[in-house]
Amino acid sequence: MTINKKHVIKLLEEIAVYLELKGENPYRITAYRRAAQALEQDDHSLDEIDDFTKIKGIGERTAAIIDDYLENSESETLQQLQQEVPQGLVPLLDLPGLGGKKLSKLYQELKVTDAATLKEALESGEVEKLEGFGKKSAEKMLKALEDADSRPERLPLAMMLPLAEKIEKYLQSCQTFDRYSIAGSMRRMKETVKDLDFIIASSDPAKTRDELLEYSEIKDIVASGETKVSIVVDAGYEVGVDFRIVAPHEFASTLQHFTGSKDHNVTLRQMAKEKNEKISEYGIENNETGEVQTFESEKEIYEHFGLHYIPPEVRENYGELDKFKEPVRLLETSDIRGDLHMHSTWSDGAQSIKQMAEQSKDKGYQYIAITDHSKYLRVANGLNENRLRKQREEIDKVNSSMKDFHIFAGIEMDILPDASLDFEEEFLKEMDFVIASIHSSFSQSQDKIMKRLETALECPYVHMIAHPTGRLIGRRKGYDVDVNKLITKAKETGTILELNANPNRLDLNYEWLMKAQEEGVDIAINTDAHSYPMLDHMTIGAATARRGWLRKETVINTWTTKQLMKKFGIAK
DNA sequence: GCCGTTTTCGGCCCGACTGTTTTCAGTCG
Repeated sequence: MTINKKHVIKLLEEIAVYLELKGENPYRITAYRRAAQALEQDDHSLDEIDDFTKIKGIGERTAAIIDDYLENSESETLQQLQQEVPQGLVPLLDLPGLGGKKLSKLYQELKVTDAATLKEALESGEVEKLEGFGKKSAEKMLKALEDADSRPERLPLAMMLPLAEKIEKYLQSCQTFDRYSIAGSMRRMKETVKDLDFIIASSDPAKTRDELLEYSEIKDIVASGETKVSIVVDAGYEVGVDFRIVAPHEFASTLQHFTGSKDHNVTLRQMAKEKNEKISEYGIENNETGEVQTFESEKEIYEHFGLHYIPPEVRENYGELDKFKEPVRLLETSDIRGDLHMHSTWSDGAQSIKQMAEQSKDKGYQYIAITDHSKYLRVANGLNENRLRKQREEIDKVNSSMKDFHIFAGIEMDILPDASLDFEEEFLKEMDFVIASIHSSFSQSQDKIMKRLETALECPYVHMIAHPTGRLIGRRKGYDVDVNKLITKAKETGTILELNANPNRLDLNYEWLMKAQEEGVDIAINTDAHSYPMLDHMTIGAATARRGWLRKETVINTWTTKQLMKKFGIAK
């Protein structure tokens, strides 16, 4: 196994978890977490770092652990910890109310080593007798243990978006306040979301609380104070929704605080501390005078620290609090000039070519590509050569009927299980824009999958690889792609990689997008729309692009029609 | 464990909540 940076980061985080279980000094534990973070934020790859102690946050001890790991492909420190602490304890840290210290106590005093032994101890009533534990916490843990398998911890963004929209609609109709915002990981557009957070500015919290409690879809009320209303709604799955009610002048600070991420805020608080200040959800306090400053907008909060406005999607403590000292211009939805992957009634889409084109033009686009499925995909009514030639005639017709708008005649061509392509090169020449994608034999070995992708990458008439890993968030892992290799090869062959904006896919994910941009690969953000409402997924794609720090120039569908024609090799 | 124009010791991010307490530790975001 070649050890990469991710492995080292994981090692350090694992060591931290085990130390936590041992009940070690909490600062020693955070030291390992910080070292992992420092490594993550460092721009260099592993082999470019000769001395790890040069990175702030990594000292001699940690550097020695990393060196040992790199040299021997295993870590003596971790192995030792694994011998001292039963591995079955690690997942128990996810139980509510159970942290390192309490779990460590359960292990030492009751010989709890995994979920099964914990359950026994709970049922026999041993746990509630222990100091620091009680009847209530024992009941909670037992319930959590029993529910553990029934529901995933986080739900895919695609499932949560409609719920968030529904609640926002209710908030819009409310009378006791007018300023509110979604916060939390949903606002950061994380690909999975645990619960929904809303911040509400109200001068009459009691009335606002009552109004919130009138929401018709409430299944359970968890808390209903004048600063926090916490409910559970049933959207086919139970979801917690928190509303934080604050005074209007505190709104920006509260929004910033509850948008997070946690790690982003930790770093921001450290920055405040260096200025002898304290930042919280209520504002920024000067430690000497005790005066609390509040802000009109989040922009002003960041400016207070000498930073430019940091978009929510970027607030993950991936180095943004350093990078945004300089202005950083990330991709905006309004930069997008067209959508290069969508389907029509010719294959499995719901609307005609003309309808898709007109909808797209209404969105302000200058071009689209119609990219229906190819003949291999029979279930989707895939097109053969003849039908594609006929389709082009229709595209030509629509093109001549529309002003200031262009439709590229494209195809989403299958890469077949035997690594051949669904069309001969001779035919592909006729197409304006060729997408290659995998829709079959997902469980092949990495070698076979890579061979299929390489065939497509090397074909001079393939412009783009769509949804490169094939994952469906929360449902399907995707096929076994060596993404590093894919990115290198895409750079070599000048092939575009897709960011598929469908919230079920978001493929490539933001981490790979960072890598692809770093390597100089062109990206296209496409909705893969099968009906025109799906064209709206572009905003989700753009948000994901920002999570991957994509700049406008990396994304080719910000280019003009003319520039794209040149890129696609269309003479005109 | 890491760090240092208050540098080799003493601090390390903030506030709220919960349950178990009777003044607070542990957990969480």
